[in-house]
This record gives sequence, structure tokens and C-alpha cells, in this order.
Amino acid sequence: MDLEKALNTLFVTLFQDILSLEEKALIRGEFQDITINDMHVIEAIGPGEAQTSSTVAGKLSVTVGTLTKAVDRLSRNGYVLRERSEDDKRLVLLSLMEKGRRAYAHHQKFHENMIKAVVSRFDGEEAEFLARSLEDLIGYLRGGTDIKL
Amino acid sequence: MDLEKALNTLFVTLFQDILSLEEKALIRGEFQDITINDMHVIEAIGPGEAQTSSTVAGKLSVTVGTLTKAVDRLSRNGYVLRERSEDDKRLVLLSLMEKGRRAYAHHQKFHENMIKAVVSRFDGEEAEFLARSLEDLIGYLRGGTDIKL
DNA sequence: GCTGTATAGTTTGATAGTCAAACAATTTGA
DNA sequence: TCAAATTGTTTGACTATCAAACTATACAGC
Repeated sequence: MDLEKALNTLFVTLFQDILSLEEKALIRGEFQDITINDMHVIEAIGPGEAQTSSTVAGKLSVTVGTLTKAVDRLSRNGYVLRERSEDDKRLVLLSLMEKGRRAYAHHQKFHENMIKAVVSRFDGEEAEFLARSLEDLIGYLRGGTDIKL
Repeated sequence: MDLEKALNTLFVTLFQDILSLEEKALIRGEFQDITINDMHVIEAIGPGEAQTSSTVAGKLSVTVGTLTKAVDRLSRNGYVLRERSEDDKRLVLLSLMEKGRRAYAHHQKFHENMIKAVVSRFDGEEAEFLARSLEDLIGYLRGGTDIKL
């Protein structure tokens, strides 16, 4: 029970630390004209195939209207390309421009380093155990009904 | 290396899921006139001794100006008591009112349930190992210099 | 082929969250 | 006693967010 309290504090602290590190990583880096939020949009678009606005908005759990605004700035600043689909002219296709791909890589690097810091503290088996436990936990959280209020 | 990628995805997913659950827990509950943000302010004030604005703003890593606005609403809605200190009239002391304490308990319950879900997947030793690892990780992240860009 | 309905995005209006800088009140120390 | 430091509030500017109104396009049934 005491352990549970300790774990709670640890998780909360970890959450805050990671968010604040993400921000600092941005501020100090090359990409000072975008926010954390913008970065998450870039992350959701990804370096691969172009994606529709709806798809990206879905990934981020925001409305399409919200996304439109974020993309306004990102495309104005040369991170994201916004073009109408030829096949279906209702669709807007979003993809990363050169600068956007560099920002993506930059952020990925940050994540990688963080994960390495985690993994280096576990031996191989333990890391796999951790991965399985996280999977379980996510499944459990998504199951939903148990966490109430 | 593949494991690292998997862990990265798992952490990102877990982050998003927890945030979205926190929001849903609020929306469905008794406290519909406050946001997640407000809840975090309530959490930082805590049920104990009154705290100064600066202290609370520090905990949340926001400016005092930002906090002032959040507290405007929270005190208007009967969650937080704001009073000038008698000892030093520059200080503003923040404490939870009855409704604020109930909101606090509500949110704590949510965290508790979540932690229980984690712990139930580990035996005692493993949970302790996890706690130690998280501590290590936090220490490492705070050390700073290693995570760069 | 029309026409009405569905779908995809954008725009608008409102509210929240954020910071930096200007400001006001109070304390402290020289 | 008065200048400097401390603590908060206010202001101005910008971002983030949603719901609802709106626009443009596609599709389905006649």
C-alpha cells in the first residue's frame, strides 16, 4: 500500500518531467517556431504516405477544425504540405516537407534517447517483461469499465 | 533495438490513454465545471496546509500570472479559498474548500485505481524493482546533460 | 442526368491556457 | 526613511480547443 503511493508519486513525477523535457528539447533546438503541440501534429502525420485531415485529427483526438488551425501555421512555416486530393476533391492530404521531416527526426531522436535510458537499466528479460506489462496495462485501461468515476 | 521501438510506442500510447482517461473521468463525474487543468491546480494545492501562489505555481511549472487566472475560476466556483496572509500581506494563501477537497479525493481515487491496475500485474519483488527503476530513470532525466537536442 | 443526402474541411465565435512585461502593494535592509 | 526586493494582479498577445454554421464535393436512387 505504501508501495502503491510511492508508485503513484513516481508516475506523476515522471509524466511531468517528460513533458517538461520535451518542451526544453524544442526550445533549445533548431525548431523554435513550433510548439510541442505542433510537434505532435508532425508526429501524427509522420514521414511516410500523405494522410487526410480526418485521419490525423483522429490520431490526435482533436476535431478537424482544431487541426485545420494547427496546419495553417505549420504549412505557413514550411513544415507541412497541404494539398487537395485529385481523386476526391473533398479530401485534404497532409505530408511532411523537408523541414517537417527534420523536425520529426529530431523528436524521434529525443524519444529514442529516453527509451535507451530506460532500457539500459534493465537486462534483456526484464525489458521484455516491462513491455508485456505495459501492453497488459494499456489493454486493461482500454477495457475501461474497471476504472470508474 | 526492435524492443526499443516497441517500448517507445507503448510509452506514447500509455501517455495518451492516461490523459484521455483523466479527462473522461472528469466529464462523467460530479465535477463538470472544471477542466483537467483545474484539477491539476487542485492537486498541487492539496488538502493540507494553505500554500502561497508562488509555491503552487512552482509545483506546476507555470508563471504566477497564469495561476492567478486559474484560481480566479476555481475560487469563483467554490473549489479554492484565496486569502491574503496576515503575517505578510504580499502573500496569497491558497487552500481547498469543501468542494475542492472532494474533487481532490475523486482524482486521487482515479490514480489509485490506475496504480492498482499496474501493481496487480507484478508480484511484490517486481513492483519494487519497477519503483526503483522509475526512481533511477527520473534521477537520470533530471541529470539532464545526457538527453540532448 | 437530377436531386437530396452524406462526407470532408474551413470558418466563426466562444472559452481556456499561456507568457512576458507593466503595475501595485508590501516588506526588508542599509 | 527610503531604495531595492518580493509577491501577486493585470494587460496584451498568441495558441488551443470545441461546436455549429457553412462550402464544396461525391454518391445513391430515382
